[in-house]
Amino acid sequence: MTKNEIAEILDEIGMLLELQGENPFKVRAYVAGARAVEAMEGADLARLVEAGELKSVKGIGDALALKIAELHTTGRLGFYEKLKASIAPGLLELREIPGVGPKKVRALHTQLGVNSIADLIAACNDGRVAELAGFGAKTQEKILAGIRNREAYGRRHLWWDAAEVAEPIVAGLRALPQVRRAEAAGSLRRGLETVGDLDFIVAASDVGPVMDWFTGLAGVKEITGRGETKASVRFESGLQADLRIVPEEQFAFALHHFTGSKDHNVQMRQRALARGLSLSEWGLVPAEGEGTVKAKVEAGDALRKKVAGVKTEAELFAALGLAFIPPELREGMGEIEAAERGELPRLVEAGDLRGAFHNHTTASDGRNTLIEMVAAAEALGWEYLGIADHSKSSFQANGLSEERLLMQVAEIRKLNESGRFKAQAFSGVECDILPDGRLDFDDATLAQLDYVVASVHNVFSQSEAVMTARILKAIEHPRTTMLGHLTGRLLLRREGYQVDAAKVIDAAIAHGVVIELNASPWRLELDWRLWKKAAERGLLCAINPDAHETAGLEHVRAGVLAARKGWLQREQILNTRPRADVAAYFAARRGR
DNA sequence: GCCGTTTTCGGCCCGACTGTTTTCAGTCG
Repeated sequence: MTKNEIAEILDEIGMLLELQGENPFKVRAYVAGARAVEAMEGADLARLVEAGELKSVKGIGDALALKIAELHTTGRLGFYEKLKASIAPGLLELREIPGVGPKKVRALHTQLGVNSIADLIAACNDGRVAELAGFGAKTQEKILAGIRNREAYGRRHLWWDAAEVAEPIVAGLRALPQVRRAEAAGSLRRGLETVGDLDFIVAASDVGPVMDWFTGLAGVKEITGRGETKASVRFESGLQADLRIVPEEQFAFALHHFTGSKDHNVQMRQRALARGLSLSEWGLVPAEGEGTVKAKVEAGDALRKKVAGVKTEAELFAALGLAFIPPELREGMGEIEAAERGELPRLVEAGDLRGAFHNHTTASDGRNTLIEMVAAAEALGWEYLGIADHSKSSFQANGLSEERLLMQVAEIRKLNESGRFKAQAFSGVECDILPDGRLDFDDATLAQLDYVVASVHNVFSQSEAVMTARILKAIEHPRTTMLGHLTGRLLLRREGYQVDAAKVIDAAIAHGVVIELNASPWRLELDWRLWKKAAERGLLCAINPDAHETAGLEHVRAGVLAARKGWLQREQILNTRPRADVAAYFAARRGR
């Protein structure tokens, strides 16, 4: 059984135990164990199981080590099967209803015999739910509304779409006279590929007018909450947004708190506690004695001086002995340890890019001409733009025949020689990897090009073994310069095809093939979670917008964020190199 | 269930908001 399958089962055990009313710390131990397993390399997991050393991993103790080993070697776990059989399968999905947690599920199940969403709807309609202790008419109504809207409300949103909503809101907040500082936080600020909801953190002198402005935003369908420091709204699109207003002294703490992933924040608080400090969105204070952080901060005693000294996130990290951790790294995946050792990477920035290689024109399925695309690249300050239109087998995308491709090569050469643009165009192709792993053009044709992006565009249904072999064959082809979108996934719309990413990465490193980080907001793969280790082992990245129109070039912004989440530095990305170096790189590849 | 240069037992991150209450439990992030 693979590590991700094992992690999923541990997560599910956590949920099932929670529904049983188990000790919440035991529940957390299973969930933490799932994260620990996910963080391993598949090969490491096998080695640790074999050597009986699973316990050496933080978060895995005697009980989990036994269970993980059983899952890994037999693919089954008696404990899990018994647990699962003891709980009605419909109960887990009740947890998806907003406002319904494990305790409410338990009450509904034991007192009303609710075993499914259908049962729950019936119980609400009868008014039985409102009569339960701890429930009421409003709760019953909210449950029904939550069930009705669960699809729209539960949906995540592409980072790109969320950013388009969030950016004008941040600008609007900053323009208010009461507002001193305003930032978007949450998964948006961390650059996660999809975003569940928006978080805005504001330092303001007066709360009321800011909340009024926020809840009165165009497109707000519903105000779902409004307290002293927080307001929540839901937009027509289903996207929810939270606004939190704090005194300016607490802004850095609130921004950090609402930016970090849960894991990052837990680790930061544990680190604070180990130093006798208590950290929250309100501040950083000595942990001893009575009272909450908030109370201590408000008491304004000597402790407050410590808080007052922290005005920025950088100072907050410094107070805990850490270098500044960029938001994109705050996932609880080793960034705190690296910051402690002073080993955080200097992450790539959008300004480091000097061009990109995977772009389309009207010659295939793009919406702008070669000249328009190159002009747009130059306007971005780029030195070069690689043109990689589709190959003939992608007839759905108006793929180029040999003849049309060679015409384009001539056209590009002529454009470069004309001196019309300072930016230079490179001749490439996005060449289909055929179902048997051959490329869509013969060697003589491919030899006319500066470079080749090889991608899979059809027969997605192949088994993992067949698909992996297909892609490996393309990587081994001497004309292949880089591999396009690895799994063909479309975020929130379509799973990628099955492929053994580890084998593909190994082969790409061995053959000196670049793997692209496709920056299209719908793709964003090779996934950032795989980049850190792959790049450490020598895999070279290209951040490619896969632009089908001039505006699509801007998508590299999303690609840079994903690269930063993958700990990538400038040196690990081909399109940060100057034009002459890239030309030399292509020439060397062609000369193999 | 995990973990320990204060601990092998007794802790385990912290606070806002809602709806139910009359001081708080549950949920969420």
